[in-house]
Amino acid sequence: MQPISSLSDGRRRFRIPYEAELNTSQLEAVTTTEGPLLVIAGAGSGKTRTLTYRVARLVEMGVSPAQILLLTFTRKAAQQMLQRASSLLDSRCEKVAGGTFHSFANTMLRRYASQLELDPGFSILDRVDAEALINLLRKEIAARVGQRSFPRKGTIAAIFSRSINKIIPLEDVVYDDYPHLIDSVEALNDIFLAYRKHKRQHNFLDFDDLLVFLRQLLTTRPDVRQRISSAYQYVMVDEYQDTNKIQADILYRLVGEHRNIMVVGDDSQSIYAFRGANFKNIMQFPQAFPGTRIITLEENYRSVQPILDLTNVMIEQAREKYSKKLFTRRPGLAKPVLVEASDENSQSLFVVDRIKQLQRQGVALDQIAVLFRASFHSFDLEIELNREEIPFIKVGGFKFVESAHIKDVLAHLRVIANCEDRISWYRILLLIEKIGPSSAQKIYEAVRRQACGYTGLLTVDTKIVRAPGIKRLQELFAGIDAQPLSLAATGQAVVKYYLPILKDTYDDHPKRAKDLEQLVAIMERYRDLDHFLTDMALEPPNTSIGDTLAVDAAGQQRLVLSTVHSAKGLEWHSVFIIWALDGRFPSPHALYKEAEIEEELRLMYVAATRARENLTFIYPDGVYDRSLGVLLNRPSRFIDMIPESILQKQTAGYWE
DNA sequence: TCACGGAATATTTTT
DNA sequence: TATTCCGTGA
Repeated sequence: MQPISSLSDGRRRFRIPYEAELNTSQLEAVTTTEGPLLVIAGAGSGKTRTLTYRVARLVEMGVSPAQILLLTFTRKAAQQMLQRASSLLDSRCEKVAGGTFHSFANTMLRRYASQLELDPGFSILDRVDAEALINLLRKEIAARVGQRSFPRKGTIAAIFSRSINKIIPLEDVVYDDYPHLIDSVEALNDIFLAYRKHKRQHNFLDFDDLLVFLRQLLTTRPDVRQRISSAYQYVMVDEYQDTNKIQADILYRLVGEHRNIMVVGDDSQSIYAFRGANFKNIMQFPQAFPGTRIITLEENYRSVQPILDLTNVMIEQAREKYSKKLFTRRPGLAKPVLVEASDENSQSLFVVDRIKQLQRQGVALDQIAVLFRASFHSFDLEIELNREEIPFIKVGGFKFVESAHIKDVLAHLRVIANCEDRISWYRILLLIEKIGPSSAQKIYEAVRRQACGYTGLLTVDTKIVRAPGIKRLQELFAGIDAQPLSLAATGQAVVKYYLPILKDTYDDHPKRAKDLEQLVAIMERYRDLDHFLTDMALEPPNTSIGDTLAVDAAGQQRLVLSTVHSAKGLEWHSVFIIWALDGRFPSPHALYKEAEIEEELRLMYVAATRARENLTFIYPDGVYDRSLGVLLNRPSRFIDMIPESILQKQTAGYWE
């Protein structure tokens, strides 16, 4: 490559003063641009900074931005890094290819679809869609096999996904993780085959397929692989500890031509094993790429010493990890605190009270976060925050695009985009009175026979079923077909059609109607339908304000409530970790499996390392867990035995 | 064939 | 505590 010669010229001048703005290790990572590079980056050690500067450095060296690929965990993370790189250097950095593995796969597959005999107009199935399809096939096959009881659709989908992502046979997944379903292995295999076939026939790809097909493309088509590989001369991967085996495979093939690959991660922060991620990827990287240079970032710039003292002790409990010891030069006064509350509500009141106190001390509301293991853990707190009129935004957990009313509207748009989308046809037809599964099937088949896209519905003889309601749907489609509408106008038309159904179906329809307005607002930003639908599947909005979809978090300063998973990579001045109760965090599901307990520990570690100045754990004492049949009354085992010299204990009371 | 109501059941985290 | 499943009656 041409840049190499200019790089070896030590006198080359750069606009950005890298030496002054980065520490030794960071600088080494930024300036090592050729060959395989593994960066083990402890929490708060400037991982994002390093990646950002490295992008700028490559661009400054004269590498074309389009030849740089930055794979991150969310698209937002990629965008932010590229924006920062742009403000360091110039707008060229915005042209760097960035996104998630899934979005990258989506782009490549649409471009090279023909090589895999795939229709480039494929629809992406999200989890709900995939489960709906599995349910359809489940019923057919369960009837044939004649089994009485059968796992639920969600369980089946989870088994399939696990088998794919970990690249292990389906029966092994059942033996290891679902031993009570051993009798159903054969039927599950049948459903799996039927599922795969159906996806093929109807132009569906689920999340896992995106990765699987991309790997297949790179494996079976050496010419394509070479083209893609040479198109992206420099590849960087963030959060490498949370990639799975397929992703590692993809990467291996992707950079085969030049081996200019940098991965960044922290094995101690691997928290996506449930999704097939394997933190061993990061351990095995040097074997996959002989000659790998390894750089460790150990200086923490985020947290004050007392917080680091705690998190270092905490992660000591992990059995398997790269050894590293984080240090900081930021002294601090306040020790992290563990608070015992008498019950859930007193936990909420304590947190609210403390937040008001912090505000009085001048801490901005958006510099405070409340973190929790599971989304529902914050319900009671949300009520109290509303009562006190403290504005907050909630991140993670409940997903709007998976809620029924949003799904309903999207389904109408999806049949317009891909008329083979049987799942969406069924969904919209079943909304109409007097139409059940069998009528839906008849209509769907009739539409398909017309072979003219969604407008096939207009010419179908709807007398095949007795359902007058179908006429309204025909009118809707006729109207959309008649004139070229903007995407948002199309969405508006669908919403107008759907509102009466919404009112009949849900008591809380006003709130849901607001969500639909927000959905239309999102559509305004898009020009084409396919692009919009793809984004809704791959990067659905996951923030909410007061139970409704929040499009722009801009404006008012807000407290952040977040699941720990969604807090990855972020930081705040003050952090509260609620429900730090043994049996809630770690989650009750993880209690009997050592590997899962380890993951819960890492999750707690991720949560605690988000804090810059203040860290507070709080738990309600004496909560009865029905499924376990025990009274939960100990703090999380991950912090229970930490001495008072590191973690200060106190009890919550109104007088606080 | 559809709609509805009572019973069973699994229950987190997300691309 | 929802959600999903399944049987019954129209």
